[in-house]
Amino acid sequence: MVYRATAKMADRKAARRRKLLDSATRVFGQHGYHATTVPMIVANSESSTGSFYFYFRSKEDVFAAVIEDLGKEIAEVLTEAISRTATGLPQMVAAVTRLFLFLADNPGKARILIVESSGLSPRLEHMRRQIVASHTRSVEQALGSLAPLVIVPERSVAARCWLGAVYESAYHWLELPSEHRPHAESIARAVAAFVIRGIGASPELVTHAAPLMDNPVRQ
Amino acid sequence: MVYRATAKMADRKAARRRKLLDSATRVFGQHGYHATTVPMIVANSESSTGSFYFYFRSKEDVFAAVIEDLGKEIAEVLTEAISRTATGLPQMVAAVTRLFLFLADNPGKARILIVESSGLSPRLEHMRRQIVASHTRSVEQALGSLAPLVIVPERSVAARCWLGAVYESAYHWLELPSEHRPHAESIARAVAAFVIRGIGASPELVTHAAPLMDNPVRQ
Amino acid sequence: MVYRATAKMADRKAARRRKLLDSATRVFGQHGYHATTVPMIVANSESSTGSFYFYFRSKEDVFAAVIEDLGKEIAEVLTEAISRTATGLPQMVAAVTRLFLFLADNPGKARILIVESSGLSPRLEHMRRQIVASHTRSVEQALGSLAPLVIVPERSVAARCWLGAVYESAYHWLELPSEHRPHAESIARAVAAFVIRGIGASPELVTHAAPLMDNPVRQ
Amino acid sequence: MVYRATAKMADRKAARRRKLLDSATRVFGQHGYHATTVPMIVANSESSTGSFYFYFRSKEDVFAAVIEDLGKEIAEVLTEAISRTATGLPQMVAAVTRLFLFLADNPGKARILIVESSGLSPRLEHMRRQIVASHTRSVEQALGSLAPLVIVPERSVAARCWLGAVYESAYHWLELPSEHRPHAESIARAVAAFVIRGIGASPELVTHAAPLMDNPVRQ
DNA sequence: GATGAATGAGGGTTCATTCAT
DNA sequence: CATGAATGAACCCTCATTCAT
Repeated sequence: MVYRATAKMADRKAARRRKLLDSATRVFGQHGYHATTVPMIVANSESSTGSFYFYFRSKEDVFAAVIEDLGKEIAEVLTEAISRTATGLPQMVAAVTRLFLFLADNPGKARILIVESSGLSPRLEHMRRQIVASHTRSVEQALGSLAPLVIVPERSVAARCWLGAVYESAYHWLELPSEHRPHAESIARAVAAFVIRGIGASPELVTHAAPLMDNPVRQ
Repeated sequence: MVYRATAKMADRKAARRRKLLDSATRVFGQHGYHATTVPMIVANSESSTGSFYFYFRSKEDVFAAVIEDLGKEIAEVLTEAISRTATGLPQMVAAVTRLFLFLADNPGKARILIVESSGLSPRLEHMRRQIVASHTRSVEQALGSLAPLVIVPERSVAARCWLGAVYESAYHWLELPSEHRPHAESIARAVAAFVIRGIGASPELVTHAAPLMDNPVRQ
Repeated sequence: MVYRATAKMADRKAARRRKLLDSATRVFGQHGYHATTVPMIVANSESSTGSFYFYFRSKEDVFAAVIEDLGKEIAEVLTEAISRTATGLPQMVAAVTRLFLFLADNPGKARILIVESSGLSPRLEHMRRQIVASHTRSVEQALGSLAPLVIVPERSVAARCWLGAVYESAYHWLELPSEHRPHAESIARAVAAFVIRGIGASPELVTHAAPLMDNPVRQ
Repeated sequence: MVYRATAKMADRKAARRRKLLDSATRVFGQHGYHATTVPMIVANSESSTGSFYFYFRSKEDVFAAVIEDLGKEIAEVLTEAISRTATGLPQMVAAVTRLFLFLADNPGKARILIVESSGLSPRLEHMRRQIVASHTRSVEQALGSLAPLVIVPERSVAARCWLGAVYESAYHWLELPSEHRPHAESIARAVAAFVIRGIGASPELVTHAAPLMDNPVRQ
């Protein structure tokens, strides 16, 4: 029988890759980069070691793919949140809120983004930087577009502080034992207020225009 | 004749432990927890594997000691910076600035505190949390003492954002290739301005009373 | 095409496990538990450290497997020897003789059974006890079945003495430099005579019915 | 001050050696040769590693000393037991009983003699052989002196069986959880009966002349 | 393409022994 | 002589990666 690459096969390949990638995301998120082994990833994906190395060059390689994936997902989530909201400050608030809630709803992914992808190889370090950098750029642009309503001095530092505040708050929230956690929304609102003030605007101006609770899209 | 432990010997013990601990701090800071091996630590300390395990129960154990040490050091540094400054907002600024500069001056320690001590064993996780928590508490108290001049809503969240902003800014600054780095002081000032605004105060009020450059104590 | 595990592969797995197990038996028998290293076992089996740990959880684990194997082997040997012999005293004699000869012919296995598997972990200790206990039980039953021809008082103690006599005699015989060793058969016969008398019977009654030399099955 | 070796110092030296030796006996008996470390021995003897290596060349060396000591102790115990008893069979019984009871009363020493000193270095193996051999010789001589009352064929084999029966019985008795142990005396009597029959004599002849319970010297 | 057995370099840790004080 | 800190060889085990089937 002559071997012929069919579209069906390509689908199956994609599906298998996907399954491995999802499993990797799950396991990395739960155990961290170093504590997860290739067999662990494989065991959660109805596949085999051999297949794993067919679809990914190495363990580091999957992790890179996981991060890239995560970067895209977050970008989509943020885009979607922003697109529903009026331009300007309300968008900033929507973005903060949505990012916080996304992290709160996806502890594994939060962990991957915030702690696990640091301190690894230069390549992975770079990938993480890319994601964070793209977030930063978005925030910077948004800050720019606020003019002349609000003039943010030191935009890039402000953007960095913006992200740091959200990440640290989210990470801390996730560290709390679940029975002691306040509502994610209330924290998200407080963080948003902090960063809004941080860029020199007033949270009071925002809430009227776009109540924070307008974006409670929980997965 | 009965043997008697001399003070001199105790000193030597302490000195050797110190040497190992410093070496560990150095190597952990440079390579991260997982990439550093016990032989690497030993090689940097004119000692031997056996001695290492005489002074520390395990690799994890040294790391814990390193973190604890670091926690104390930062606490001292902050205390010292605060003690030179007038109460209230100026102290907040001094603390932000000093912490940022400390991290900027000690890349290895920054890395240990910010990224390397996350995602390890529960025990180490706990230790890191302790340090960060103690910083948070200090900030919270400081925020409390600002009343009635400034009333900070959601103090604990604000404190968390405060730290996140500083950590992320410092970590990013360190990630930059050194030839592209702005002056650490200028970033520190900008971060301070952000968090001061974040808690609802005005940076302009501060700088007159206590110019940021009053604390340029670089190691 | 879906992969299917073939019978051939299963065979290969079994064969490799066997090879490792045999090598382990050999090396443990020669050097004892503590003096044998995993690399030693591996070197004698055309395999690798990795494979070793694929088939066995730990060094202790192989040793357990070795003991278990040995237990089965001895049980088979004894069963076989007994099955060729008339019921009653002759079977007792056959058992003693066969066990002694087995130990004399397999110094390594004798050493493992008699001295090496004592004083190790509780788990291994237990395994050894199981084997010895099963031998003891067999002897006890045999002693019971002698009634009313011979009534053995204190059967369990007698069984224990029975085994002790055989083990010690065999171990001592093996300790002798090979040029000074009497024929194994003659010692076996003398030991049999001792234990037959020990249980209150007369060796003379036996030899006529079933001459000891009927079971000279040497490996 | 001129250094002068006084008798008092020699005493102290001897005492310290004794203390180390006793501690070693205790620890070896409890944990076995391989599981005991020099620090463990030292910790139980109010001494130090340095002193240990002053009095003994090596770990193996103490073990040898321990065995030697034990050999002497057992010899004394047996001599004492025999000396209280009438010549002939009663002495045999007394010896069996006393040895069994000694082992039952000193689990650590039993373990050292029976299991721990096998499978070690040739040197230690030899020392153990010496002890067992001396016991064997005693038994052999005793067996010889029974003539013409009892003629024991294969005296050396009989002696070996004699010891094997006692050792195995004692070891098994010690392995039993203490709440399931029969009285040591009753087992000792049964073992004695077995070996007396084993050498071709009748236990009934003995008990009248020298009841077993005449030697209940428990430590 | 899929499978999972096979590989071996490398890591953490122990402990008998030495030696400066 | 006593002390206990210092040494380093050696061992068990893990796991990323390869490759024969």
